[in-house]
Amino acid sequence: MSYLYLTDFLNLKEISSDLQQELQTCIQVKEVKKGEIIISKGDLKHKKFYVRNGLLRSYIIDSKGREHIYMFAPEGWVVSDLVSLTGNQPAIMFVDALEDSTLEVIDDERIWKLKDRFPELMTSESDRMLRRIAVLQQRVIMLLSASAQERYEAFLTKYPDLIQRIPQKMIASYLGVTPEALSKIRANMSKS
Amino acid sequence: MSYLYLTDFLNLKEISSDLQQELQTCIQVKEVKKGEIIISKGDLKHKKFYVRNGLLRSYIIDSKGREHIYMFAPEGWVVSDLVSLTGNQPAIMFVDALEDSTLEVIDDERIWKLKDRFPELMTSESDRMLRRIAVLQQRVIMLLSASAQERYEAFLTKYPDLIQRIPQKMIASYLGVTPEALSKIRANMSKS
DNA sequence: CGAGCGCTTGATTGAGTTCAAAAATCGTGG
DNA sequence: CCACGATTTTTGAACTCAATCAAGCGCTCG
Repeated sequence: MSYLYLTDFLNLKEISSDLQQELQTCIQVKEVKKGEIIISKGDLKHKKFYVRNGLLRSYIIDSKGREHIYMFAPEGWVVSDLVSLTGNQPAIMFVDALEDSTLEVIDDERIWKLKDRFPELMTSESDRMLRRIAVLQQRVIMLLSASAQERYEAFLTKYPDLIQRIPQKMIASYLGVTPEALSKIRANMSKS
Repeated sequence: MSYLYLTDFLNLKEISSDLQQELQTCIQVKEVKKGEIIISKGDLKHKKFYVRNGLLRSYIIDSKGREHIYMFAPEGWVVSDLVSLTGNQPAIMFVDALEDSTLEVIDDERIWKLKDRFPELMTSESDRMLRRIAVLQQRVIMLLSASAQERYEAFLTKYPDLIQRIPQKMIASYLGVTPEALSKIRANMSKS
């Protein structure tokens, strides 16, 4: 089958058949059911996942036992506990499926070894990191400067396609407010 | 003079004299006074700065005219409006000096051209991006899950050397609270 | 069909903001 | 080196946004 997925993941226009061959040995397709946990806090040799289709989320559980969603990952996105992973640390986050999903499990160590022969892999990695930084930067700025309603409006604008797929209480969690607060904000918004 | 600074910036153990020669053409030393603005919102061809010594900060001004500090950059750190810069967009942030500082202005385009000949530059870039992601991730988690006091305590632990160098109102701004709130938190903490 | 989950609505509480003013600290010029 | 003005920090009172607590409604999926 075609590895259009992978090419997309790597953000490469062209992909040599040589590289493609190699990459296939680094990828393993995995089907997960809604609700399935893919990475748990404390996991040691956790992986990166490319979402071929479906929807994942990563979240932390704080000291008071409350859940906070760090990011959503719909098709085309990559999820992992990147920081823990590259630091060879146990995961601090959970990742689970909000929908039945098809994933590509990425063997990062193996890809790492290909980087000498295929320098374009480095560029692709840098691109993805930069996009992550852009998202996180925007998130920090929002959390610092915007009210709950403004954050919700920004979310609607940025991810209009996700709102129907994600339960409201999870959007609330992503925005850093309680489900009740978000419900009231919505009620208030539809009035005017 | 020695370019130990640069080596540090690039996070490279060894640096070939060949590479060092090339890099010197990408670097320009700049002295700035406390209070001096180095990047303004809207700037088009803004730069990256390595802080040789001193202290910088980057911040945004929101729609209500309020200042929010995005990061501090003491010696050894690199500051820029990375996202705008790599996207060839006008800066959305300001950067200014909290102390008289010595900077190395980095000509990123020129360094970019060296990447083919010196692949270690890519690795170094990736490392720095990953560290930035780690900081931002921690920041998002803190803003989502921790009270003002908890955020302040975490700041004290993480940057104990910075607290004497940064006015409290700016620490407050970084933490996402008002100066008054931080002052009360401190008063409260010293009681117990 | 019913039990549980998600969303809503309302009442109460509380963390942090806003406004104001006094106290402490800093920087600068004489 | 001191003195004065400006900025920063503190303190207090009133207020506000969002959290918490609680109860009721509507689905869905088992």
